[in-house]
Amino acid sequence: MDMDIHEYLSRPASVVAPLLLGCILEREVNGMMLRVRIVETEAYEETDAASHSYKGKTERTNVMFGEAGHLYVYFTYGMHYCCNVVTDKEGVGSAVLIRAVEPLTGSEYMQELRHRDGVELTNGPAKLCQALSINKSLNGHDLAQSSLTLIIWPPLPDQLITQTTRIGVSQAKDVPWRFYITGNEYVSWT
DNA sequence: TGCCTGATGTTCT
DNA sequence: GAACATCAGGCAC
Repeated sequence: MDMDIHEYLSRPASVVAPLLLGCILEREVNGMMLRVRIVETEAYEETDAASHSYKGKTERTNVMFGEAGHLYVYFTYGMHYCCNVVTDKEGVGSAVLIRAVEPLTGSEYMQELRHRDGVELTNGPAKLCQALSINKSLNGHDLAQSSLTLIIWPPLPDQLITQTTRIGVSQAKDVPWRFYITGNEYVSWT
């Protein structure tokens, strides 16, 4: 679709998170084109105790407070990267974690990057970063630009979306800001 | 199938 | 010095 993703995504993360389900990510790496479909997301907002932005802007979370439509990549547990789509207006620390995607094209190359097969390719936030070769060098990347591009797709009907509490958080455990495509085999856990 | 745990380093208190 | 938006392998059942 031809639209300005920055404006489209300039809304609270909890609004954008379900809208990103079904959208496409195109990643170009080493001359290979990889395409995936987003099937699971989580929203993190500034007023949310589970969010990295909750305690204000720091060197790490700077990107979360920037323009919507850029990528926020963080390193965690000593060995994993996770990636988020920055949302909301500039100055507001808000982002949507991409928790799982479904491979569309280039899955052979993802297998090489992951040393895994099938749903294990991309059914988790750190797994999909490995499968798409996403690391800290892409922190702050504009998702309207090449090498990693977000293509907006029309919103899915509510019937196809399941909403639950988030995975792996110790704060704000009761906040229901995890969204996934019901029944999709690449969703990380149910 | 499901629980438990080690790996490993950055960020923040 | 502790916590951490995780993953994979091992072992019990």
